[in-house]
Amino acid sequence: MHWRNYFIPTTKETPKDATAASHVLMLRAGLVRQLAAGVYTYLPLGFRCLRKVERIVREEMDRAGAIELRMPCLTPLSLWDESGRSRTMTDVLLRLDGSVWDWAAGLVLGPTHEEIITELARAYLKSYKQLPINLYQIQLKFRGEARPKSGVLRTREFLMKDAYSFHDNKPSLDKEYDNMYAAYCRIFARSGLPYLAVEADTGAMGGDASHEFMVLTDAGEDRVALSESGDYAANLERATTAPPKPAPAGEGEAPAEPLRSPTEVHTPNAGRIDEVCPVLGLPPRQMIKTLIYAGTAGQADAGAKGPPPRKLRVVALVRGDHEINELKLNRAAGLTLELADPETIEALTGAKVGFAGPQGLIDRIDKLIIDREVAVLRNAASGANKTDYHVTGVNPGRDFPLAGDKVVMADIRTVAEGDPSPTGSGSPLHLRTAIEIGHVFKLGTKYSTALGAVYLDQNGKACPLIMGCYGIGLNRILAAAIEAHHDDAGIIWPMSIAPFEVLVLALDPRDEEVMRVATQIHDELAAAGIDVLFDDRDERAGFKFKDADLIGIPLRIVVGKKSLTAGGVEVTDRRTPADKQLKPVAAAIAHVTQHVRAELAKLAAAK
RNA sequence: CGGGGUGUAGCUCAGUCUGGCUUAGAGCGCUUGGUUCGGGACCAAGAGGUCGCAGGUUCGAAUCCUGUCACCCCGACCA
Repeated sequence: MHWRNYFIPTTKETPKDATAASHVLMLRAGLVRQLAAGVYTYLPLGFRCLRKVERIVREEMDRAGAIELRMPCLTPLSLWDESGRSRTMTDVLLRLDGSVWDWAAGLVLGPTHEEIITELARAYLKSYKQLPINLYQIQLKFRGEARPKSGVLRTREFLMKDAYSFHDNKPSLDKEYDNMYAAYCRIFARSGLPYLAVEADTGAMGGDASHEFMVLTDAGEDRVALSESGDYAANLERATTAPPKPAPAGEGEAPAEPLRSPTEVHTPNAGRIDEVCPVLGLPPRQMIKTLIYAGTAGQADAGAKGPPPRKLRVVALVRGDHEINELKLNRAAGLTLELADPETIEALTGAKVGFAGPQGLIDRIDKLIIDREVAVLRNAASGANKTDYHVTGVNPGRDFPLAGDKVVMADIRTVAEGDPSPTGSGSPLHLRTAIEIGHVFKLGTKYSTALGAVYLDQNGKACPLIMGCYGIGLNRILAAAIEAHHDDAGIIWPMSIAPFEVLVLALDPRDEEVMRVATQIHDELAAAGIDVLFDDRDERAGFKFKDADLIGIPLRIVVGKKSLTAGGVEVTDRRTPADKQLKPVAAAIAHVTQHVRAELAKLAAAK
């Protein structure tokens, strides 16, 4: 490809709207152009990268035995009604409003395709003999993102590979899950990403295992907890820590502090932990944070028609130095909870917000959910259920129940930096920011049940299909690769997803000999199947070098009068710009050809 | 959806507070000619803007007022 005839609109200036490194570089290198919030054109260079990623994904999915198909972007709203997600995903579903054509009101742009594939399965997958099967597509998705950000990392329109597997038994799903997990490792390794698989939350759909594939970068929007020894990695939404040691009961090494009696302390206007601790002279870890939640009974997704909803009051307890994790709380409660409003709290506790405590509440609430680290506290402090008063000498089990119908003991807090790994190693956890690039998920029968997708087993019995789903964000692979591989001058592409593998740079394009040699190198490399870009523009050297660094093509061959006089051409690796190797033309061609193939093979062999 | 911010040339921005010295500017980029030519050159001459949009105030509005739209950042949200 001759640059002169190509289209690479690079810029020297940094666009003001871009903050993430990948965003800045994608704009500057002429990979993408923003058309609207969260909507991007992929310019030729960016499109080439995207196609390379797409090819890797397709090859590895095919190799893993998945079968490609293509579902529509326009999907009937009725299917989302069937699954119940037209109600639960209202913010995400882009609905056509039907103001021009009434039929359009019945359509939504697909944000994901569980419903669509399940409809397909319902129609065709009738027998256990057809199972298992894994169907996938690479297709545009549309989501009503409230706030697109960080360039291509979070958009309203994006390219996704989504695969769905169908099974007639759990072990079969487990096997395919592992198969997909391995395929994802190959895909990300081949793409040159420093990825990480972490345990993920299974969300509102419950279900079994789920892993997310992450790339660590401050531009990401997920938090992950990683143990120092590497034996544990989980999304912060789900991460847990080693359980607390049981309360010292007087035996053992340190004699237990004697249990004190509850004592009210006047703590005017000190409703927050950081306000009340100095007054009580206690550290936050001796405090019990009492949070009042409201939930609705009988609610369920998937359009279940349960008994009429009833408001439930749920009290959650965590230690004063801990943050509650509402996902964990919801799971422990078996409900979707929301923090109660001040009126509800005051009515329940008889005190203003900030002075709630667990004592004496059990008969007036529907559920008490106690973090396991609260249960082992001794002589703790909490609100007194009396405005401007706290209580010290609060003891779990004595002053509020640790067991009973309404009591749930669970891990409901967010892990913190330095907490011990739950694996037993005790290795400290570190919290990091990351971007999610892939997700594998055991769905179970949620959608097959909701949509009535059943097969007949060997006994002729109708059973819901057991499903798994597996997604990869292709645009995010590009952005994550740039986040992981760049320097001050520009992008440093991994060979496998670089728009071109080799850049031939003719420094004196008006010199016949330079052009003859450079053209020859370009042509021979192209003939050898190398993706080669030839910078034949009549520009000054510095200008072209800056562009070359910016667009980040891994290998560069510089042809100039100077190099020819010195006996050849210069070969450099984008990663090590200082290391220039002067080689005769034929040797340079052989060298980069071999280097490209070796690099691709290395990436393909990585895990 | 809450809070904050920004809309002036393809890009980065000045001018807005204090309305009139601007016939709307600068740098980058673009066009033409010339000089340069191994790390984003220089000289000269050009092209390019209904100052986001709609009302209003005023003799006069990029500038003041009202409304509206778009975009960005923080938060909420994100199976």
